[in-house]
Order: sequence, then structure tokens, then C-alpha cells
Amino acid sequence: MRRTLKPISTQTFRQHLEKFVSLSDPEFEQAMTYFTHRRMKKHDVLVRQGSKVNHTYWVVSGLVTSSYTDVKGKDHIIQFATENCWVTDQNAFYNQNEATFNIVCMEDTELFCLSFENRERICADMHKMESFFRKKANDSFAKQQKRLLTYLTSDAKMRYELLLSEYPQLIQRLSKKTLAAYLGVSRETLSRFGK
Amino acid sequence: MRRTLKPISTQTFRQHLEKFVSLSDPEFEQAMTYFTHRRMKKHDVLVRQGSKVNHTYWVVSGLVTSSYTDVKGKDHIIQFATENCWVTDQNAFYNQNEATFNIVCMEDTELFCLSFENRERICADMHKMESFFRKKANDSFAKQQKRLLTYLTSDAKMRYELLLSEYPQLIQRLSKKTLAAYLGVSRETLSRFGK
DNA sequence: CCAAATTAGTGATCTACATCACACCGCTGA
DNA sequence: TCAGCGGTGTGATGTAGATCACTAATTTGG
Repeated sequence: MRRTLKPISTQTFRQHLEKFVSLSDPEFEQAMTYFTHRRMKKHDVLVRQGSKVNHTYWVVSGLVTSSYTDVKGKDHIIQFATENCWVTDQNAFYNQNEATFNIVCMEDTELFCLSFENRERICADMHKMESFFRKKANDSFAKQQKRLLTYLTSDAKMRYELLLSEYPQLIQRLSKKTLAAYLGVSRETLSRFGK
Repeated sequence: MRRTLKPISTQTFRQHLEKFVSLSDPEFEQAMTYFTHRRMKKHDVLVRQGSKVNHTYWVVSGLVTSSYTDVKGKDHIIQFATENCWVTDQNAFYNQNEATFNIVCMEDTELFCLSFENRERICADMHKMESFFRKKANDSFAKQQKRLLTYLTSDAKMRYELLLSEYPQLIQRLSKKTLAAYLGVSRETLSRFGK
């Protein structure tokens, strides 16, 4: 549980929080005390399917995926988290039960970590932070709904092209296999979309 | 904007809130002042695709669907809301932009309504209510994620059987056509799954 | 620095599901 | 009361995309 936070990272984090709530200097400093900082290596596992989930993470730098391995051993990625994204197994974290997802670093990754206890404490202590998390959760929910709608309305190729246009930089950082697991399409079919 | 709330409904609503936060009698009474009450008829429209969304709704009784009509005129149902469910177009409501979804009563429906302004006010005035909405939003997000995962991992028949086992009573209240639009499967294919 | 593993492209098949077409039934409302 | 319309079942056919099988290229870690 180290405490050496780079000023640049904390500034970016502050900007992130201030998208939803405005904070004074002392308020932001107070908020930071609830977080810890970690550096992970590529392939490191943050959350393992079936085990407890004690933290929610904010990605300072790097890239993390949240995925589910089904009974046939096939992977399904339900979320990418790059710089300035939050990631955890929501259900397991909030209800304190076993993880459905594997959360794994796809690159060397730097994180701010918030434990379950600290999450409840920061929300109880700082109304503004509870407000932040409410707004953030609503926002995530809306985005998730949009993604579900994409599944209901678009075929695989359209979903791929949508991803290309929305996150062009992400495509460079991930293998096609990984993209396929996110798009819900086989590696072979994705390959045939060309480009 | 009437103010005649049946005691039974308000008691159920209180129980709903108390799943996430505990409220004293005066606190609950204060909270209720931010809501209004409405009765709708079958086929009435709460939100129309393309227009502004001024309220979020809690269903006292009845049944409401949130759906999207695509360019080909095909309907996709993103959510059912029965008794004790919240429903609105999240994105349009929170970001105050145009609705993606149609929200329509499938039965005569009774609602508690919370306007955008009142939502922000109740959250600012009552920390506990902000806490409620934070927890509720996280819960909804996790449920939504689970549904997306179902799409990624299960075929149409499995999704149908899952729905049957999870919401057996819902099946009685909806036409197969409507169920098909929720499951992301054609009416004909659903029909062939048989009873 | 090289062996092993992982990633990527491509053809041949297979299959779940969509779409089209039609027939039938039970409401509902002028 | 009966015309019409939405809901439902079912056959025939079309198709997106899965799966299998193989080869080649690229990455990686010991």
C-alpha cells in the first residue's frame, strides 16, 4: 500500500472527478487518501472468476479487460478499460459475492484502487463523492444500455466498424482475437471483414 | 399533479427504498414530497423516441416497456418494468438530450414520477436519497451487464428458457411478439421453441 | 537467439435463425 | 353482427456467421 502518487496522474484523476462534481483543493486531497496506488505487469490478474472482489480500480495508464470464460472455454469480453476508466466486477464488488469475471491487464498498468470499505466510507464522509459515484454509475448504465442496443440492432460487421470509428486507437493495442471476443464474433469471421 | 397517494403504494415504495437505505418516518415523508403520482392507460406513451425526457418513473402497478424502433421499423425491447421497477431513458434523462427509446404502457399503469429538477434537489437535500440512487444505479448496471453476458453466451432458446424460469409470471402478461422483441429473436423462431 | 506458442488468413462445410408466405383464430368496435 | 386486424403456428427457403482444418507469420520467453 504505497503512497507515491505522481502529480500528473492525480491531476488527471481530479479532472476526471470534476466532470461530475467540483472539488476544492482540500476536498480533493481528502478524497485521495481513500485510494491506494498499484503498478501491474502485462498478464497480471486483478480479479479472478470465482473469488472475492475487494477493490474497484481506476486506470491511470495501461489497458485492462473484464471477461467471462464460458463452459466451453470460450472467452467473452464485456469491458475494456483504458486510461481514465473505472473497472471492477460490479456485482461481486457491491454485493460482496464471487466474481463472474476475470479482470486482467493486457499491458503494464498503473491503477488507483478503492477498497469496498473505503468506498462506503468516502461516500458517507463526502457527499460530493457519493454524488460523483451516483452520476458515474448512471452514465455507465446508459453506455451499457447503448452497447446492448448495438447487439440487438447491428450485425457483426456493423459492430466492428462502429468500434473502429469510436475507438480507432484501441484497435492498435489489441489483437484481433481479443477484439473478436469483445464483438461477440469468431476470430475467423472478424478476419474476413478485412481492412 | 395530484397528491392523493394510496397508503399501500407508499408503503411498498418505502420498503423498496429501504432495501438500500433506512429512513425515519419524517425522512420518508420528506422524500415523498419530491414525487408526483400518475395513472396511465394501456398504450399510453411516457417517452417518445426523439423528444425530451423530463421524468424518471417508478412503477406502482402495471407494466411498461422501453423499446427502440430501428431504421427498418423493427422493435427492440431493452427493458420491461413491472411493479417496483424504475424506468426512464437514462441517457436522455441525465444528459437532458433526445430520447433513444419509446416508453409505453402495456397495461393500465400507476406511477410515481420524479422530475429531473426534483431528482437533483432530492439528492442535494437528502444524502440518504443520493446514497439510494447510487446503490440502485450500481445494481442496475450489474444487472444490465449480466443481460449483455447472456447475449454473448447463450443462444435464443437458452435465453428464452432463462426468461421463463426467471420471470414466469411476466410471460403470461405479454404477447409472444413482445417477448421476441425482448429476446432478440424473430416471432416465428420463438413460436417454434414451443411451450 | 532460437524453439514454442500465440496470432492471423483462408477455404470448406454446417447450422441457427431470419425472412417470406400463408392459414387460422379470437377480439373488438362501427 | 360481421369485417377486419392483431396474434399465433408452421412450412419453405435464404444467409450470416460458427466451426473445422490447415498454413504462414509473428511474438515471446527461457
